[in-house]
Amino acid sequence: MNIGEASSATGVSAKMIRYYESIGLIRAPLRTGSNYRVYGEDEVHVLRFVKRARTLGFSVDETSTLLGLWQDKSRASGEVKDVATAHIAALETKIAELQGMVKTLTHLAHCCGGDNRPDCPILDDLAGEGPAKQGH
Amino acid sequence: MNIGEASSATGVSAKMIRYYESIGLIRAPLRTGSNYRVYGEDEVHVLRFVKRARTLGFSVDETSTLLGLWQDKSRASGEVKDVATAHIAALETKIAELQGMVKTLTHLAHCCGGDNRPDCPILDDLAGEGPAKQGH
DNA sequence: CTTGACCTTCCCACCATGGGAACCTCTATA
DNA sequence: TATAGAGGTTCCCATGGTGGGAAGGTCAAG
Repeated sequence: MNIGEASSATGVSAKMIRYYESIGLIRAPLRTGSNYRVYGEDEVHVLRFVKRARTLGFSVDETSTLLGLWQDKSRASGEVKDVATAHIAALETKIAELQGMVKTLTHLAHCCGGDNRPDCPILDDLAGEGPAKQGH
Repeated sequence: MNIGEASSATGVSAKMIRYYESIGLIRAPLRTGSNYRVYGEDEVHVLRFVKRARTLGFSVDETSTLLGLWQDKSRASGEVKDVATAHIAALETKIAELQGMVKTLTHLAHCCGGDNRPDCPILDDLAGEGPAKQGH
């Protein structure tokens, strides 16, 4: 299987497959006589694992850890749960942060007429002149 | 006012102030005879505006737009509201995405014993072997 | 045999930020 | 007044993932 075929079989671009190989996330595959990378089912399986982990927001580093645990038959599932739990916490922190932004902006947009008058509470707030309380 | 004083007056690092100048987000200030940047109240005001916009998650590009609108006395507040509204929508999309990840991971972590047995539904799911439905 | 699709490596760009080197300038103190 | 140290200047490099593209080799179909 070519890198292009492996790419469409996994949804990981050829560019990224080479990149993952270059940083050591995945192992270098065999090559044909003409230096083409050759992938088999195992490699595709690994790539799908990586794809899924990345889609779930794990960093490449975390993905690497998970991949190691996946391939370690003797791993304790507690280790995996720890990685997942830490990741959930990080996601929730990020979500709370974004929600705070949305809250502030929604409040401001609500106060902003949005018409053609030049008075704008959003800009006033950004400029630190407005009476709007941000509370954080 | 030195760049360092401007930095502590606004919370924008000296490094970033120079960067914002280099990309044209803010204007180049006057210099002393010894080539030090000199900032006044106006510049500090602009930097605070930028800081606040960045804190609210606006990209530098969006910040630039808002800054232009702020400095344009004849702008319509509707334009500002549009930028803010689009930004809120983008934030909410991002939030929904992250919440989807949390949901999936929470479900998996809940199913994962987290003990010392090697069976792990999280890894099974990442590998695409598990019965867990992701539904997105 | 040519054409076009695909592979290879290598470099560059993004966005926003930080680190650090090498060098210059100001201020306070011995 | 000499010197130390704090802070300014420019310039380059790194991050994390990803894409774009050039230059050149390879394969398959017409």
